[in-house]
Amino acid sequence: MSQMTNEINYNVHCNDQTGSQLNDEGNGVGMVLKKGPWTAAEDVLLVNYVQKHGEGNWNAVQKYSGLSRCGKSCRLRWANHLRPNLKKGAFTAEEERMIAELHAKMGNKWARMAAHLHGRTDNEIKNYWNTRMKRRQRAGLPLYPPEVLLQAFQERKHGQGTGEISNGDGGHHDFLKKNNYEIHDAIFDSLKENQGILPFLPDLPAISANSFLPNCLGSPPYCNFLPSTLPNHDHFQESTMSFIGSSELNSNEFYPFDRIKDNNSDKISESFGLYSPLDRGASSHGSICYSHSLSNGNSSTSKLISEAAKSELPSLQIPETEFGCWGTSPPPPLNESLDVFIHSPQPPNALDSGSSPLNSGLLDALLYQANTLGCSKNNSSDKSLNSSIATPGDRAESSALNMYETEWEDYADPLSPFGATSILNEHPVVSTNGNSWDDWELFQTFSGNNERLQSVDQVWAPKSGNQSMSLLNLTLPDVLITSDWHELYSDHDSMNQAVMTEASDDISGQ
DNA sequence: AATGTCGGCAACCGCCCCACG
DNA sequence: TCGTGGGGCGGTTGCCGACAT
Repeated sequence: MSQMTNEINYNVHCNDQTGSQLNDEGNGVGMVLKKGPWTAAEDVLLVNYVQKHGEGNWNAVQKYSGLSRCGKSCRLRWANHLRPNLKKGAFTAEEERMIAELHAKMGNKWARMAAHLHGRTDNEIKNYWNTRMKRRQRAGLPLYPPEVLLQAFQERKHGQGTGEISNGDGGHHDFLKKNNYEIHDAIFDSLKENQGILPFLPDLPAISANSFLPNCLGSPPYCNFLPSTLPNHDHFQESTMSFIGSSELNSNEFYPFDRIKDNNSDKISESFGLYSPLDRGASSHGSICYSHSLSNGNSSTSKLISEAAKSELPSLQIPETEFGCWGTSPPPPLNESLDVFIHSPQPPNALDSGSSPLNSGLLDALLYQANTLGCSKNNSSDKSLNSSIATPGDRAESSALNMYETEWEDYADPLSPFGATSILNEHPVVSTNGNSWDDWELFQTFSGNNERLQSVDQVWAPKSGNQSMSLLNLTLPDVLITSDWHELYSDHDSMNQAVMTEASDDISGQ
């Protein structure tokens, strides 16, 4: 920045309490304190002061160093720019990953996050996160890197592999413990508290997503759609949402938030801090994280959800739900995005079942949706769904991490060939299906096996035009709906259906 | 070349907590 | 117990450069 050359002097009083205190203590009442960018000379004065007197007692800086800065300003300048061992420059991939994990864990606790990132300041992390968040919001991408999600899977699987069944108390907290991170308990506590309020909050989960994802995503059909390398977990999320939603859209029996706006709706929305008109648009854009962020325009996870009028709900902090057929009620449309999942109260019959995937978050939504499809195909699909863990999924998980690290950001990068922004900008769409170009791009890019998909497509061709169109609306990127892409890739829906069906088959087969 | 827009970042602001007298 | 000082923290603002038009 050009602070060294910029000699702006605001010449205003430091109007916080420290400044006023300083005025009394230091150079006298009415001392005019400088604001604005620091000059090199000021830096030298501050450094000299700290070298002589050490850190702390910042209000004395003015007194002993001659700086016309309030103590707080001096402290910030020292902490953020002058103190030794500060690491400057761009964040490394590892740092970015840590930030994401830490943010998933603790929300906007920048200082605490900085404690985990040696040489980085809270301000730096905060700025990074905010800009990154905005960038990803624009791109319609989730805030959290896929490896964080993947880590969740692995943690959950590990727990399950040892006979542990995720439950409401522990299941959601486990996945970051590998790094000594822990999902903010308050998030889940709040959700629990809201169980009596929110009709769609289930008894906390009895089955881990882990039991499903490795199977489904590792299965051959998913190796196509979500290849074993899973090069982009953003896509993983969004694509998941896409093909999940595809299975049910044709039913026209989903339950958008504003359609089931019962007495609890307001409370629900308030609870999640999502009561914003923006959410509709955000939801329509197809990313839960994106939507969450948009809900307040400036995300904050530092608050409890229950009080989070300003809060962002990290995607990872969405509770897992019970995994099962969940009655016979038509599921809500996943294409409404996870925001709707969070927003939407249950349809009445779903409420009767006592649990719902609506609040389950992405993974559980996937679980639910796939299983629902499985139920539709096979009414006896109440088999145990967590009885085994498929090794293909393991492969997918292990191999994915390496690739995500770089490709995730590349994909998120609007300038990237995989970036969504440029495409979306080029093809402004009015979509209500919550899908993005990313889904299709991912599919096209990483499936790498169109032949196989084609064969699957042949097997699971849409049964009706309506279904086909519905599926298309859900599964194709928005751009396809409003452009010639539609024709070009109009069979994508059937592929998705095939994938989804295979997923349910896998589940049922377990 | 001029202008507008956007992103990144430093700095500020206001609130809060804690220690101490 | 209360007031005050010191400091920390999260949110916000505003500047500047890069880029697009």
